[in-house]
Amino acid sequence: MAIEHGELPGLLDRLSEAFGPQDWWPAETAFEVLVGAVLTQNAAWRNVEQAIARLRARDWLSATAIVNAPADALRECIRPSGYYNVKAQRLTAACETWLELGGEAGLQAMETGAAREALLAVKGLGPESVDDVLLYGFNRPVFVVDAYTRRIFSRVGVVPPDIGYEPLQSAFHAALPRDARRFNEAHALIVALGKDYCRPRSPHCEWCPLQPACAYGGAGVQRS
DNA sequence: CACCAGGGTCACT
DNA sequence: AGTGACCATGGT
Repeated sequence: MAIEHGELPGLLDRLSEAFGPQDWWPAETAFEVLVGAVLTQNAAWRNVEQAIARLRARDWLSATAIVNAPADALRECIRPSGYYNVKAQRLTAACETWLELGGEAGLQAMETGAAREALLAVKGLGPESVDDVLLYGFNRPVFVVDAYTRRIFSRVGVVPPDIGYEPLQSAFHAALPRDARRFNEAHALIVALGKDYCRPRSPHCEWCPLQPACAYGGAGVQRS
């Protein structure tokens, strides 16, 4: 489907005016972005914060600490973030690859495309998790697509609701300057809108900054 | 109570 | 290539 590229910058500008600077990702290091990206898979960030705090309390916020941690203790530690059995395995696998690639310095030295492929090869790291690491951990100009992005922009009407990850990402890459700083802010703003306004059951379309451009609330559909 | 949350894998057609 | 089951906790 043809995507209305021209609308995207203006829509993002409106979110910026409405919500102000977001200053993402809530993490101190690139490695913490990796941990958060795995733990936040289909989980509320609130729960992820608990899990990360528990890892920090044990001094396990490093790749070597996690690969050396007893499996059962690691599972218990990240329990609040949900899916703790699979996420413990995914974290361990990610840390093994992280170390094989030379840690943060090793990844920093890699080309973005090569780093993306290497991280995608890890079982449990899909495109969104990997792009979180690349954009927020390593400041690479890669647009992060998530469920909020798809829901918001399909409601606006610029993309189909079942568009895949890469096609949706390509739409943003084509519509915006390839600037990591801007991509960072844009995705954070999308999350801010998705969390508080553009919800499945309670779309507060009346107060959405994308009105009246959004076809969803703008058409009078699903008013609450 | 059912539904949702900053996904991803696997086993089937 | 597409579809559905599965993973599991905490908040509303």
